[in-house]
Amino acid sequence: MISGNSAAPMSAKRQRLMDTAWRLFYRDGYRSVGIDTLLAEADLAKMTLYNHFSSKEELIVAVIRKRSEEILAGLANAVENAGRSPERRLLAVFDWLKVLFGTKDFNGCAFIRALSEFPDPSHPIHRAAWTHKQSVRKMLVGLASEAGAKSPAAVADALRLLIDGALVAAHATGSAKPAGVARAAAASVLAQARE
Amino acid sequence: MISGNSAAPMSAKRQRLMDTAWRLFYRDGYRSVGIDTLLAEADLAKMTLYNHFSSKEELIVAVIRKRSEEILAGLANAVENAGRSPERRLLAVFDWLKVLFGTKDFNGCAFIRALSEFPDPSHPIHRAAWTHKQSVRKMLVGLASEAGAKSPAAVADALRLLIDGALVAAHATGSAKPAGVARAAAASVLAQARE
DNA sequence: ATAAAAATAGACAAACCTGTCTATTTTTAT
DNA sequence: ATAAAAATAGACAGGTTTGTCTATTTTTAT
Repeated sequence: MISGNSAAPMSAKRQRLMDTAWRLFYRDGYRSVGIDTLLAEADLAKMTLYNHFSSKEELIVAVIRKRSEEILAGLANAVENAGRSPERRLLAVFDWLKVLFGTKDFNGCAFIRALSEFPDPSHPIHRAAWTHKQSVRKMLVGLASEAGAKSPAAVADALRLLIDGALVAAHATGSAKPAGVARAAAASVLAQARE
Repeated sequence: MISGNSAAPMSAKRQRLMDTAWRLFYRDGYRSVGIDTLLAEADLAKMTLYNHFSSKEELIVAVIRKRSEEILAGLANAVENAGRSPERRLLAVFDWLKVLFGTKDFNGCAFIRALSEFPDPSHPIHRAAWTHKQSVRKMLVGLASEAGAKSPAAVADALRLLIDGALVAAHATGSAKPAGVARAAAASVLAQARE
């Protein structure tokens, strides 16, 4: 029984396969990690992979979609816990970023890295990664709207640039500082967008 | 005669090798392009590559450094032609970005893509790409300083986030719009940094 | 307990990868 | 014109890659 949809419960083996795939792909890169390495690490047989996914590419897409759900849930949770002030709720995104950057296994943005490793925009993996960025944008539009921005879409676009830029900078520097930089710039952008 | 330094004149073969390498790496990815493909496309023999570079990795580093010089020169030129107003000179960076995004071969930021494909910060290719980003930052600090920012370094950091974010967004959307978004946000950031 | 489904090890194919080596030819400099 | 340097084709080694196939065993559901 190959359950494709993310809502369905996952078998233990499938779970372990995806967890290991995520860990290795995120650490070393999607192309860099071969399925033999992956399966040895997960202690699974090759056919277990190919019974659940028709190709490595499909596995990568599944891993990206799963990670996207986790990120969006974490983000929504951070906003929720930020209180009622719309500005604070919006800026909570950047506080959440700072925590992410401080994680010991932080290794850049899995989605930007997927866009980079599969630069062709029509590639399924590229598209899956971009879909995530679009979901984040949707959330940002909502937050900007609540915060009273004149053009929530424009603010959301600007915030996304700051977020992606911070992700790149934090990856290359290994520092959490870019989160603070982005937060301050976001506050500037928001201030200007309200007057 | 293996001339390593970038100032030395390049032989025609070496030139063609690096040009082809740049074109294919940028189009399809560093890992994705094999040296056999590359040499066939450049119509060069294998030993020509290995007489000039000790490995594919070294070739990639050379290509990245060369591209960095081109980008920095283009950027400096754009700033130069922007007139004498410090604010205009700073924002010229974003106008230059818009032109870059409109290029028909634009395929994202070669440096961000290198950081992504070689995520280990100690990897020579990762470092070469990051060095470029640091050079851009240096230029931004100068521009922010001229523009009267209270903390030029902080402004430069913020601008770099906008630039890198715009590069990612332009790659994934195939649109030049992110340049305008970044430009507007940069103006906001600069305005706040002067009062 | 029994039948169906899932997972196993391991061989295998066919292609690809980087880098080395050799023997020959072409180019460059004097 | 001659000697030195550079580039050539092509074979080669030793890995790696994704994906298929088979025959056996384990797990799950009824």
